[in-house]
Amino acid sequence: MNQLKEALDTLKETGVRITPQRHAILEYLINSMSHPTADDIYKALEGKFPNMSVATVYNNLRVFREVGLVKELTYGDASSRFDFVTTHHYHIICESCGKIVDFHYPGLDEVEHLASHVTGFKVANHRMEIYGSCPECVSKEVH
Amino acid sequence: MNQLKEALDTLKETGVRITPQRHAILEYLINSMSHPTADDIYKALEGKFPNMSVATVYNNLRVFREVGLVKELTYGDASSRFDFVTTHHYHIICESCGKIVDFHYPGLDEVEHLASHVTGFKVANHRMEIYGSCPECVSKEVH
DNA sequence: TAAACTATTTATAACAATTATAATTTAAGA
DNA sequence: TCTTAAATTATAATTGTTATAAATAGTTTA
Repeated sequence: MNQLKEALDTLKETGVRITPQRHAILEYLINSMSHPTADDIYKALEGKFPNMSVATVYNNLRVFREVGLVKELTYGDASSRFDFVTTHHYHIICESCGKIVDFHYPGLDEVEHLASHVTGFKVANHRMEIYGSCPECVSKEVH
Repeated sequence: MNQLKEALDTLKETGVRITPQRHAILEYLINSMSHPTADDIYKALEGKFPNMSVATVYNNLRVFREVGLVKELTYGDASSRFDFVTTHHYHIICESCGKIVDFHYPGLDEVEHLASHVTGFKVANHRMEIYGSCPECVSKEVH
């Protein structure tokens, strides 16, 4: 139910200390419906933690990732974005404005199987994203 | 037939000058069956072009990408890798040693359609990769 | 062919995201 | 409360990539 509480329990179970900074970062990740960068988080929490270091944000995002609470989305040029893991979903990304929208799709098991069969790899997971233009940017293009 | 020749023709058609450096970078990309980083290319051509600049490699990879000859593969931490575009294919990546292997799969049109329908985006393209362990690394794990 | 123009390369500096380091502080169990 | 390992901070370093300006090399025009 309460995502934050569950997340904190996960941390406890894995023996990760719950510091105020970690609490705040998790809270921000859960509440922000966007997919913030490390810097977004840093800036957002500047008010509450005036002397928090950027390194803390990065360190803790790594911790959360290792524990499985957070997923790191890496796109070429720009900086990584971080996504609180709830249910399995994919992303569609607007190439004009950068907006990221979630969408659900049954996992691509078939592709994984074929790839495994053809290459002999032991498959762990996959990533997929779709690129295009969001409705707002499409309508802007047309004028 | 001859990929290099075709690529050079493409450059000619689009009015991109064919310099010795560009020729060499293309040749290297086509012949190397791996997916080299900009630095790999830079190092590989050091012998032939002792005072070529890294910027030249980056510049020309960008040119090739814009013309559609080359695809840039971006993964989080590490540096971009570059792939000479031949037929449409996907990649499976070994998480232990970083090896990248190509595999073919009919495009994921269905996913694109669903995503477009659900989100209202105009879809342009997608990316997908599979992660796992290559046969060599799997056998190493077992001992 | 020579002059003029433009694209390309080079060398270098700048930049931005991220990580490493070392000193200081703090959470959580005894 | 004390202790200790873990976390935070401040800062510096690193790394991949891009920007800049000067030098060079192709092209086009006269």
